[in-house]
Amino acid sequence: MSTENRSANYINCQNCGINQLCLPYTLDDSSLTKLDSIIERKRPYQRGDTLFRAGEPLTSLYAVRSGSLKSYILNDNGEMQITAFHLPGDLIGFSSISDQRYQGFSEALETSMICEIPYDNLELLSGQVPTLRRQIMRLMSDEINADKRMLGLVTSRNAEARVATFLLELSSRFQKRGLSSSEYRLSMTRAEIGNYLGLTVETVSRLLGKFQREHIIKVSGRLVKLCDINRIGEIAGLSPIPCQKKQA
Amino acid sequence: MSTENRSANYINCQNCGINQLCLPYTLDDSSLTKLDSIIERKRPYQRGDTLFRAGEPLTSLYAVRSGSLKSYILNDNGEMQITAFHLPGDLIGFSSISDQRYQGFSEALETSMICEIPYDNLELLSGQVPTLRRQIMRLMSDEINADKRMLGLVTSRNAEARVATFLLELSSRFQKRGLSSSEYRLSMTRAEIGNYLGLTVETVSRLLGKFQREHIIKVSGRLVKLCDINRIGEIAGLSPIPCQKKQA
DNA sequence: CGTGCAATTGACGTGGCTCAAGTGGTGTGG
DNA sequence: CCACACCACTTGAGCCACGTCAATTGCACG
Repeated sequence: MSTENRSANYINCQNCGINQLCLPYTLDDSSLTKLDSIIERKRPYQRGDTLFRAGEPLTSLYAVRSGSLKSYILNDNGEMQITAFHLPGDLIGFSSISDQRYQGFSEALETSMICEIPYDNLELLSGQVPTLRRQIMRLMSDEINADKRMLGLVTSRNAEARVATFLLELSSRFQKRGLSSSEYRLSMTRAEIGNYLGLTVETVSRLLGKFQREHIIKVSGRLVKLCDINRIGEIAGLSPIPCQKKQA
Repeated sequence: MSTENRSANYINCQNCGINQLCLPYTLDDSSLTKLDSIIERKRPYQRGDTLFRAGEPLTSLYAVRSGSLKSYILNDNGEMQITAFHLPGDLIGFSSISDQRYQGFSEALETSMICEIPYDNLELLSGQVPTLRRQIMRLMSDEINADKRMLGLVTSRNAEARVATFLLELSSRFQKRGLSSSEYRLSMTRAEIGNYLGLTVETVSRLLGKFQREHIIKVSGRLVKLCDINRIGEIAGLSPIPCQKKQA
């Protein structure tokens, strides 16, 4: 079978719709072929399937091709703390590079296609391909940034602002992936949203209800429609309740 | 002047007491010399001096040689959100690699010696020295981890647990640097601790007072002595108030 | 010795958690 | 096709940890 056929019929990086959000970004053809050759793709993960569990030796990083996942850690009390929701193009596992063991868990929220990137091979290849090395650093840097922003959100904004920010962030992430930024389906439960934002299910539910009553959004189960994005931005930004003023 | 004299009389990586916490870790002599040669060391930074400000183009990463700093971002309301306190050996600036601009501010909390590592040179060198590249990735991975743990702390633990965890974390970081883990000086104000932990000054002050009244610690201004580390661990871990039970 | 910021302490208010009851939607087995 | 079980989600009532506001003390520096 010719390579043309391969790229037409098989799942690979070359024909992946979100490759510019992922590792392949900035890679030339020959480097991309090399990267693609080390990536393994297995059958889809189903809701509840885990990519890895805390403590297991780091074998691979994972890239989301389709679907969505949550990553979480367990604290000393054994409670789950969700640290991220992953969408197509996201890379998973950077936090485990340091001590070569997975630091937490990663679990599919729905049926998902996952690209598995054996870490040793990636590490080797990144020594040969500077653009790949730089892209890995960029993605790690992005994750650090996202975590810091998240930290700012939960330490200094009230519940309304957190939920509004969450809706906006999903909106912008869907937009980057060529999907609607004003109407989307949540693959996570209210409880998972609350856990992620440091709120209870009840609070999340009440606020979505409130936003709906104020005609800012429309919710129907897992489906969300953002009707007044500007208003959501205001709520996310300048919190309406004079907001705890930490020093300027 | 011989190289022996150089290493005896000048500040460099070879004679740096905390080089195994920093970039040099695992580097052989010749690589270490190369790294050292690109590093610039200027006069000490004084309390309040900033290494960089948000928006400026990324020129260097910074390593703390002595002293301490805070990094912070400003949210949409212009409020400061402290994202990290830095001690000797820490590297600063990873979050800025992604878009080649500093994402926040970094400011000395006291007189501090800082090693400046021009980013372009570091990037080049990391292409030639695999051990350096791997150490950079390890340090970035560590930072991601620290941020996730911090996220777990502020989203799901009460004020007591946060302050206790903060005291313990400082303790372990001082220990790694060969300093006392049971008695140390805070270089940050109560307000800065509160900002970092998502609490008000008053709450931090009250809890330090409470811990002291319970003979768990002894505070005298910026000086802290941990008297009952086990107890602090209990408070940091299993929170005494049944603690918001997110799902297990 | 005065100026100014850091820290403490008290009184009070409230946002969001807890507990509890009810609704809705979905899959399974009879 | 219905009955039932099981979740996810919603909604209400009450309470408390922590934020807000305000006054005071302590300490460093010129």
